[in-house]
Amino acid sequence: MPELPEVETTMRGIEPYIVGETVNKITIRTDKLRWPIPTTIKRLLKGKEILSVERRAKYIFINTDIGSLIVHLGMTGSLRVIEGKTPVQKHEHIDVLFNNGQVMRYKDARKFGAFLWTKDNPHEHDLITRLGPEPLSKAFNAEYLFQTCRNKKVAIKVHIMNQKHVVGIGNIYASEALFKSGISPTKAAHRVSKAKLELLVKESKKTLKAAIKQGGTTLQDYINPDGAPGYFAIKLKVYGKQGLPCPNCAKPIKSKVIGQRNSFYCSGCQK
DNA sequence: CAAAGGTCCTGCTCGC
DNA sequence: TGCGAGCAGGACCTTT
Repeated sequence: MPELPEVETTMRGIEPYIVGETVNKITIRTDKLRWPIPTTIKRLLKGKEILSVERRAKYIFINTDIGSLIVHLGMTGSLRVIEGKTPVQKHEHIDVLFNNGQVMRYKDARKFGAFLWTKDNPHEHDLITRLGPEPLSKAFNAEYLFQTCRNKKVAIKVHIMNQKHVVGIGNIYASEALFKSGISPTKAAHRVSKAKLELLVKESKKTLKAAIKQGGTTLQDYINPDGAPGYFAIKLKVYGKQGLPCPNCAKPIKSKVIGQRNSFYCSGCQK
């Protein structure tokens, strides 16, 4: 479900409620998400204080002085802080109860997410070390992207969704950023000009930033049972708009499966 | 029945 | 032929 802006908002949403709090009890109601949930955290984390919260790609790190929880929301996950007595609903798999009576609750219908533990620096975890640069960092720039595209025949959309090259650009924002840059999603990565890649970098950052900014507005409701951020009401130009007129040229928006993901584009504006 | 916003893993193909 | 890299497809799971 969530793309990077939703993960960033989730991180910012839970941070003020859990940093400085002490874990009272952890309840786990399912064996596994993408991977088994380590039951050792029940014992390890009891009485431990949350020191900080970080985001890397779409992973959230919840740090203590003995290690870190590594949380991924998959496609349908959410993480929110609510009153500990709030009744548990379907698909709410994990509760981290704090001494102040509030609980951080993890929900994930499709169980594509992850809830892991590492006693080491989470940035050095196997899942993390191979990730490409953050899309909003300076490391993600035209020159860098151009280098990663060299000799790559895969579709540019598949390329930018590959976390090895850059993290956090999901299916929706990939379609949107390519539209705004005038690049056909099916074009082979090595055939996209450097100038176009520069535009793509710029538009990707712009789109993500705008979404994060919007996400901030949901924070005030965060502690409410229904306050978990859903998919932001960003004005999408092409995603999910097949058949509707292109906002630029009025030609109907097309949809096509590229790399097993549905993709949306305008054949008039994107070359 | 297909598809849904993610991403790891397996196994194939290609080029050296 | 053997090997690694790169890539496509399958897999995970539930809801609509």
